[in-house]
Amino acid sequence: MQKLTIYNSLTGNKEEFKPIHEGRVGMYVCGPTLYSEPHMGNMRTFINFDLVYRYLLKLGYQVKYVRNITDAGHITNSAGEDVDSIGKAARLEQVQSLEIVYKFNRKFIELQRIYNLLPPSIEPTATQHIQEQIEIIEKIIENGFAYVVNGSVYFDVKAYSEKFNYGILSGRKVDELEEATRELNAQGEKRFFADFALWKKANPEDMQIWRSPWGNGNPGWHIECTAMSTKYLGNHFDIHGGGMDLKFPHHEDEIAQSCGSFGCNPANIWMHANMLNVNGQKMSKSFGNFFLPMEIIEGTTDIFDKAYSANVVRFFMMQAHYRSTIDVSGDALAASEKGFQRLKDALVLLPKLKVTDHSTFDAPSLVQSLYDAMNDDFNAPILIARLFDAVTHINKVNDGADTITAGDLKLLTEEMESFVYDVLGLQSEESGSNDRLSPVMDLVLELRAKARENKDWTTSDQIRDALAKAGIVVKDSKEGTYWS
RNA sequence: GGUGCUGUGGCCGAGUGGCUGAGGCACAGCUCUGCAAAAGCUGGUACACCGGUUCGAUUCCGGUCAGCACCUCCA
Repeated sequence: MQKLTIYNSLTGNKEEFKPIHEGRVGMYVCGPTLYSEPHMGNMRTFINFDLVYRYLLKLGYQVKYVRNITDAGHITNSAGEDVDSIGKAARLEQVQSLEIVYKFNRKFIELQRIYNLLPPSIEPTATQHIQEQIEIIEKIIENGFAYVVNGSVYFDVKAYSEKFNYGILSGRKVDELEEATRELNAQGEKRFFADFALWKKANPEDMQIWRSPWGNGNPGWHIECTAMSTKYLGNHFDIHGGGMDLKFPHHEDEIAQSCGSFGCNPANIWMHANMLNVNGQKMSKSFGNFFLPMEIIEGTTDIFDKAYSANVVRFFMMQAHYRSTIDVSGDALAASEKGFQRLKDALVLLPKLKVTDHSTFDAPSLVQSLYDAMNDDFNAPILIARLFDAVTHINKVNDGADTITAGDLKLLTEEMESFVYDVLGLQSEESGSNDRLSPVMDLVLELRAKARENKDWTTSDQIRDALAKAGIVVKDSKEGTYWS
């Protein structure tokens, strides 16, 4: 059994992973708010947790992976302004909130397919769990950690911090919270400025409204995750993940709500994926430095001079650790594209290698090094580095500079393919048109081979150049000519 | 202002108290090849700066500078 360690944001340490129930893992990841199309930065987080999910599956765990969909706009911020993002988008387009949600949900599903994300076990939505949210709010009130004001309910941070540690995740101290803030916050109805809304009384212009014991209104932002994680994973589960920017206040408040309602931190391990940067700055909607996942594939963003496939983008992201920020640039993507091609070429070569009765390199320990990389807090960059070590051996065997036994070849083939396709979630990108193109290419290359036999280099180069213009690269080797 | 993170060779990006200074891309030379591509081999002595601890620090500690993130919606 492989020994997996995971960095826990809660403790700041890498810890050996021990699931609560042997062989099974409960994981909750904060999903998107569907008020716009997710941009590439959003996708990075989902791709990273897809990697986590995939590796847990690879290790044989039965994983219940819950990722929510926020389809209710968050109604307030601490400045007391109304910022129902979904409602705002709906008003702009003069449609109903649900239309916005459906539109971007379809988009999100499409993006997951294109970027090869495995579907979670359950994708619950906020609006289908209003009742559960209300019940948890009632429990928090019962326990004395929330109060009702004029149809709204607020979490009482000061009362809570008498019994629990508010700030346990983010390292913030309640006493210092107020002065620590950048700007003056309107306290409004709240007793203490750090209190946050669990339920917010409806405004006349709200497009979505629900009934509650406190009157018509909307749930607060943080409560949906508490309600849905509890419902599907229980009070106490293994892993809770999300983007780094959710650490405070969202995850801190989730912990407070869980402790405030049923008395314990919901998750053993809190994982935070770091941000995607553009020129050293976080990609975000408000900065305007974002591009959409489809734009990069279609080559329609002016940040880069050409298009890159979803696989290349994914490979690029896998070359950085999930806890590090990563900077996108055309140069970096171009480098990844080439490197990924080399990896793919080697994988094509791998099953065709000739075997002998002796291996000149240690394939089993090479394979173990793949596991070692991932066991160390999902270190995909190291995994890829070790895969490239294998690539060199594969090419050497192909050139006759290394040899490999049948047993080693079988092991290496199975594990490399598993790590590249199943764990990293990369695809070989065989284009569907090959069915029709293949016979044509066979013919063309046969004609070129004849020309080469006759040392008719003019014809042979003419064919190669023409194909190159069509985007088809021809490579001659001792074994024959192949194309891609 | 508070809290935290980062600063690695031309670019991207791991990692470590000393051992052959990950890996990818780029570049140069060589081998192979009709040429090219691919592949293999070889090469460039990096770790922001200043102190300290140490036999020895890029890695630990302190400070400086720079950048970033969170403290407001945020993946």
